Amino acid sequence: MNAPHFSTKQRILDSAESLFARHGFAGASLRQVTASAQVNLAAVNYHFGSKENLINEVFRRRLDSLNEERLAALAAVLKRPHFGLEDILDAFVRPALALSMAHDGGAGFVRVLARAFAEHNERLRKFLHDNYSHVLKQFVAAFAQVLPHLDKQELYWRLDIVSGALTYAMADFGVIKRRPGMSELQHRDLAAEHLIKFAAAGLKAG
Amino acid sequence: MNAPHFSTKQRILDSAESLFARHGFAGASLRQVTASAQVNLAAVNYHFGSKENLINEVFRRRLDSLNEERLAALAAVLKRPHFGLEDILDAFVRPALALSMAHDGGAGFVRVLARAFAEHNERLRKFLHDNYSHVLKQFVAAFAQVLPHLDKQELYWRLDIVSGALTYAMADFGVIKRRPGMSELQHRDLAAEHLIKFAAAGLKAG
DNA sequence: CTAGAATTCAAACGATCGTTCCATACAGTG
DNA sequence: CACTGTATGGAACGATCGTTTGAATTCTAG
Repeated sequence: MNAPHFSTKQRILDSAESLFARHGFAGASLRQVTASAQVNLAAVNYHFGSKENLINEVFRRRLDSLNEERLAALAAVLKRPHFGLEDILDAFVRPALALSMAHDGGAGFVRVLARAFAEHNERLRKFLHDNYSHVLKQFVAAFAQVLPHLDKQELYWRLDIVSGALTYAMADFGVIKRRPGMSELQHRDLAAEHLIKFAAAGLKAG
Repeated sequence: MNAPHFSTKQRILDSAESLFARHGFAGASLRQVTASAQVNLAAVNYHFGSKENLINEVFRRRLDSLNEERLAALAAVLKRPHFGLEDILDAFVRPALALSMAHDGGAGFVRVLARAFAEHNERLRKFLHDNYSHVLKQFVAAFAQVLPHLDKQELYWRLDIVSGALTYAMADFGVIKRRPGMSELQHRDLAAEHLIKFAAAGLKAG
């Protein structure tokens, strides 16, 4: 399934990501992963030490760049003389949706990410917290800047709902299918547009 | 863990629901379930036939009444001379949040429900579609009634986001913790209030 | 070319999985 | 009392799980 001219590590990560997205972390076995990656079963424990660590590395590979892109987009917004709620939401939403439509297989990762939210695995949550918390904190500060009428508790409530809606939309949970004449890129752009408009209205609501 | 004065079937369902919520469908074994329920391992296959069917029955027990409550609430709203978007949203949201704070262990079920959305298991999706589609259809018709300016495609987009946010909020994915002086009931009521206000604003947005 | 490190390989480990089998216990019925 | 159907019990089935081992192979530096 995967071209053999990539390294063993990469092929394992690609196959693991895809299979975790489809069958979950417990549901996808290392034998399925290594068979899909066309590598030996023992290669996982050789290169990653354990299945648990393989899961972490699947996240790290994508989250590092996603975090960078989000923070870069946010920094660009904050540098403008004038910016609004929609701009901050865009900085948060668009990199994630861009990842979900990446041509390198990143589409599967967003479903892995959605599973991570559903899983209440402590070690996984700690790992995600270590990678995400500083990003979230910066966005909360930015949102507070353009929503001064919301007290902090209220803002956290609403941002929580936004995050949920975003995760849901990213993972393409719903029944909405791409319309025949529309490219994947247009489809995702439309999704971002709807999501931002929706979330902005919800956040601004009196 | 479970009182022995309930039937074997009920104790299995209770334990399965709780363990599926914590560890997922693949992650919770029948040995864990039967140990927690204090019944023999073979009892699952005797009463339910298979693990897959046990999963279905865990859903059926809760979804049947949830669907009834939602449709009843919607019917009550539609009978009024005047009703708005928030009333329909309330009919959709409140029964689900009420389930999530039920004293009979229904709190765990909403997390099971959230997992079902994350799982792309075909048989499970078919089962949920069979139980849910007629409810969703009625709500879509009601929403279209108070949102005549939205074409059908746009409405489906937004309702999809609402469902995602609701599922997310119900499963208590987020970091928001109940404030010390607040009862569980007040906490959920506040959640419903925020969610409805948020969703209504997003749905009404131009 | 060769020594040594790095990687891949087939095979097996013990543990656990869902499921099945059959004996047993206990009702209600004749 | 014996008979019948329902329910529960312990034990084992074959399959699959994550992991480990040690030899074979490939790569790399001197």
